[in-house]
Amino acid sequence: MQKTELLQGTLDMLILKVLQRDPLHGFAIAERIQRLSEDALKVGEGSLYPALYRLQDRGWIESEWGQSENNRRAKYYKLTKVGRKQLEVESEGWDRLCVAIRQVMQSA
Amino acid sequence: MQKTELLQGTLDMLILKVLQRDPLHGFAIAERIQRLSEDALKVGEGSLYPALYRLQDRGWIESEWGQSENNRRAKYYKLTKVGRKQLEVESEGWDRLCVAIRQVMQSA
DNA sequence: ATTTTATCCCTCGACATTCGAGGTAAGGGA
DNA sequence: TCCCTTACCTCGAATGTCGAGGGATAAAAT
Repeated sequence: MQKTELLQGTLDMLILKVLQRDPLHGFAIAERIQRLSEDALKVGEGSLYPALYRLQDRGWIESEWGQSENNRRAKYYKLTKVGRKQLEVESEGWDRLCVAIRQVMQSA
Repeated sequence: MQKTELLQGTLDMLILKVLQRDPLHGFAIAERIQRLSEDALKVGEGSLYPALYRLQDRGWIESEWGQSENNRRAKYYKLTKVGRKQLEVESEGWDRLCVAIRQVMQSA
């Protein structure tokens, strides 16, 4: 019995979104999603890192080793040009899905 | 390479919803979801039937054999009392998730 | 000086769910 | 008779999430 916090598929979109402004390292990505959602969304590391590799494999993000604010080694991710495009695609897909589900859920 | 039409987890909620008014047989459930969403959501039979068993196992729906409008044998499903409660739970969960995701996606 | 805590990375196996492709059966029309 | 449609069901592959692990190092506490 396992409750899925995140709906499958939305994590990729969320990651792309929080990278839209500046590059972030993995840990910070999870923190930011959690903070922006006011703790409604918690991204476990077991979901996060696989997702980051997935996105990188697909060419939507790039990574580079650097130094974190706390002086630790950290891998910084940033959106690629294709990634920006993909963010739009996913965002629109999400909107369409929400509309579709609302149509069903609000059918009298 | 497989595009997930439905987000994982939403199918249960949608099924419960379309059963809210009247009992329906499986085939009709899929049709109604598709129609209400204006073809945005397509429920394949490979997703539908496992979901129906799942919901029945959890005590959210009950089934009974009957006769379809087209004079064929069909299994009619209807919501249980617990199922009605569950529909509320899932509906609220979905709303909360939408809010949370919107907070992230609309962060400037 | 040593221990603890916090940050940051990663991997693994278990699990749930979706999906496409298959298979069965029976009604109704050509 | 043959085929189309309706309606049921099952299977294996693929995907993604999760919790529980493990490792390394910086900073803080003891």
